[in-house]
Amino acid sequence: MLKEKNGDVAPIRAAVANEDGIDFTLIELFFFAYRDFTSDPDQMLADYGFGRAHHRVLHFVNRRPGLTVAELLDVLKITKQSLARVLKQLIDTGHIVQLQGPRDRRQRELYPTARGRELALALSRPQSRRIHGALMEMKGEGRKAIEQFLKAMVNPELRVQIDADPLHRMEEDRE
Amino acid sequence: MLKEKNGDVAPIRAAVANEDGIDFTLIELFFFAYRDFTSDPDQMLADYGFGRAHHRVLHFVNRRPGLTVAELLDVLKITKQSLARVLKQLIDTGHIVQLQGPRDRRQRELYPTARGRELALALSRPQSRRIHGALMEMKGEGRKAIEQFLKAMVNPELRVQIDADPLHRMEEDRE
DNA sequence: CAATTAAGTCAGCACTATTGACGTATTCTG
DNA sequence: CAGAATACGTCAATAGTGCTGACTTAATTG
Repeated sequence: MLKEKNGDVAPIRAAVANEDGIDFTLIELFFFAYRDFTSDPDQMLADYGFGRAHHRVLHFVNRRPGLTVAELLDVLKITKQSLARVLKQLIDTGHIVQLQGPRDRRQRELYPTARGRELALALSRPQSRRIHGALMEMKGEGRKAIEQFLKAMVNPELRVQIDADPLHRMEEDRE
Repeated sequence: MLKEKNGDVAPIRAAVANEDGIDFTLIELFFFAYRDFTSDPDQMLADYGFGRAHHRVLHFVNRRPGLTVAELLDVLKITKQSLARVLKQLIDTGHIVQLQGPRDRRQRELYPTARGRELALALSRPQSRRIHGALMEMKGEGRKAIEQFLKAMVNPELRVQIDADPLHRMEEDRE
């Protein structure tokens, strides 16, 4: 037995093939694609002293104005403390405003201001351009296929959040 | 003029439509898809005290055994210091070994051990299963379209890294 | 031999995220 | 109506990942 106590540290010189039928190619592409997809807004955000978290908050508040804090936490899947700082900064800089909930006054409904709307659009513009360009490089009816694929990548129990068209979403989707 | 010094903080109550032709639907889906795509390995990694960065290093060392540190930095687009901590942990735990470069002895070629190979496979298994499941939900020849799309999402100047099939990549792709 | 390069390391910092605890206002329930 | 539950905000402490800049060692290159 030539094994060390910490296990066999002999180098494996062969690259992973598609062992066990694992699709390393698409896994890797998904990583690269997302890395570059987020790089454009990340650069802009740096000018504001913001990070990626600010973008996400801004995005969903623009997508679903009137969101409550609890709903936002649910969509982002982060904790209250993680959101707190980011949200406070966006409010302090006049990108988002809070209104007391009309039915339940404990709630704070979140709305973008004109400035917040503009920033959200500016951040999304290069991302949309990148997506549009990628679709152009494909043949014909690509967009539908991509939408289907991405939606199918999301955990089934979370697909209610997806809300491809917010205008068609009813209140009952949430609980 | 009713504007405050910090700008107009009037709430915008309308959800963003596809203003300026921005495809918010796909932007949002890409976010959700990637979030869930990384959630499975993230949970496993927690058992080892590792994070997502460890996974990425492990992935590329398994994909291209013999990578040097400099090449790895170039692929990951992070700094030496960011890599240092993560790489050291993977070496200390016997997942990766370093061999002195045969031509240039300053270089350290990185190889997975059996343990490192196993962990890389284990981490990628749920991701590949998710991708495979998503492709199944689409019609017929979806995989090719998805590969095309994801590749097109990557910055053109970085596509040389992509290396869809490492066995076909020649040394000249790097500099 | 001098300059450059590959790698490792140190110190300090920023951002995002975590858990747990606690306070306050409001609403719901028995 | 009193007490429980809820929505939100905040505090303290911690972790993981990333950054910049500076420095050392060893090896290669000119």
